Amino acid sequence: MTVMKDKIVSLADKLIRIKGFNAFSYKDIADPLAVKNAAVHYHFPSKADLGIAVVKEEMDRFQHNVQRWQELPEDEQLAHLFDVFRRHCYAGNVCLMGSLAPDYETLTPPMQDKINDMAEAIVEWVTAVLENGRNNKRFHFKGSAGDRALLVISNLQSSLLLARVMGPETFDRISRQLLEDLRS
Amino acid sequence: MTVMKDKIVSLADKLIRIKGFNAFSYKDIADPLAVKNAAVHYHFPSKADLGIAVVKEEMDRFQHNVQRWQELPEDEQLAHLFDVFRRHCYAGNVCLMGSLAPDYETLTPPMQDKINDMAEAIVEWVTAVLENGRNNKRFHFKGSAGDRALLVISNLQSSLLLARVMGPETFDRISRQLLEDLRS
DNA sequence: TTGCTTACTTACTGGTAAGTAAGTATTTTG
DNA sequence: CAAAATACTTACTTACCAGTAAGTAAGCAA
Repeated sequence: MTVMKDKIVSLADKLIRIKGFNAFSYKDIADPLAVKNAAVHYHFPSKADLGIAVVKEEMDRFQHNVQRWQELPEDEQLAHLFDVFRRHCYAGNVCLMGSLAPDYETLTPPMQDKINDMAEAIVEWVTAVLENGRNNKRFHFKGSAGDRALLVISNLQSSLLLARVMGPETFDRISRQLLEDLRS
Repeated sequence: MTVMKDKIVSLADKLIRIKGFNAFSYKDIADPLAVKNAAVHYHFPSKADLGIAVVKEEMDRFQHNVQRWQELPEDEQLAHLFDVFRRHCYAGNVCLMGSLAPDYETLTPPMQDKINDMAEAIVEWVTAVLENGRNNKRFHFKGSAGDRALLVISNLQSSLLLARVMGPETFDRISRQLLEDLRS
């Protein structure tokens, strides 16, 4: 990825999180980077191409983090994930999934597929962490690890949404409770 | 509210839940109702006016439901709320808050205020139900009722979002777990 | 040095968005 | 029955959007 291409994807990521996919335009990207909208189209012919690149970058970041954390105890791994979301919260961002899911029906099938992949990857990882953590007695919960993982992800996601409306402390109140539930 | 006005609000509600606020247009409303876009502007001069009316109608519906349920035991009251969301889920809708929160920064201040009011009303009601339910031994949970209410709402909200991406059974898996956690 | 590629710009298109001004038919009211 | 309000339509504006065609400057490659 060239420098410009990377700048475009980063800015698009930010715009999706702040305004939503359908609410930002190529101009919103071109102007701050001091290029013309055609330059953005040169790198990403359609808006869907750009959207897919943003999701791909997010997945790469996630995979990279997961790898860095893999030697840690499961509760710390999960805490790191919470921290990623926490930082987004205090930066005024919502998570990619939280922003793209409401617009899901307006997106092209390739982009929908990419979002599915991302959801699957996160669910898979959280499920494994919870499962292993329960085996190691670091987590305690009823039901299947998969169901519990959905609950955790669901909370991370929408606590960012609620935080936007009700203030960032909302995120802390929800996530504190969620982690405590898993400990006892 | 006249018949046409009501039809417009209902359709706008549906469009917000399916496509998002920034992705639907006055044409999307005018065409199915067989009127011109100017007719929609006659009833709701700006899109923000329409958005506010949609939120207001949702709040009225909520207040009406709450009143109908008020004599029921707290666990049944909560179950009814879950059922409202469940029906939305299987209709392919996300909840209003879940759809509007990602777009929050692009909305006019009066609309943001209205969304705040809605969030507050729901949190207040769920908090009271959980608090009373715990006193009546119908619910068992640690921490404050307010924090637990945020957790419940957060889950209802984003399980609808996740369900859109991962299928409607996702909603059932999350909500079943959430209700079981409150019972024991 | 000629030719090809990269990374753009310039200038435009067709389409759609929200919103408005002026007119009209129908109903309501004094 | 006349005036006024209601509920629109017609016809339009301004603005912006995603996307494209054609051109260009700079670098590298044979």
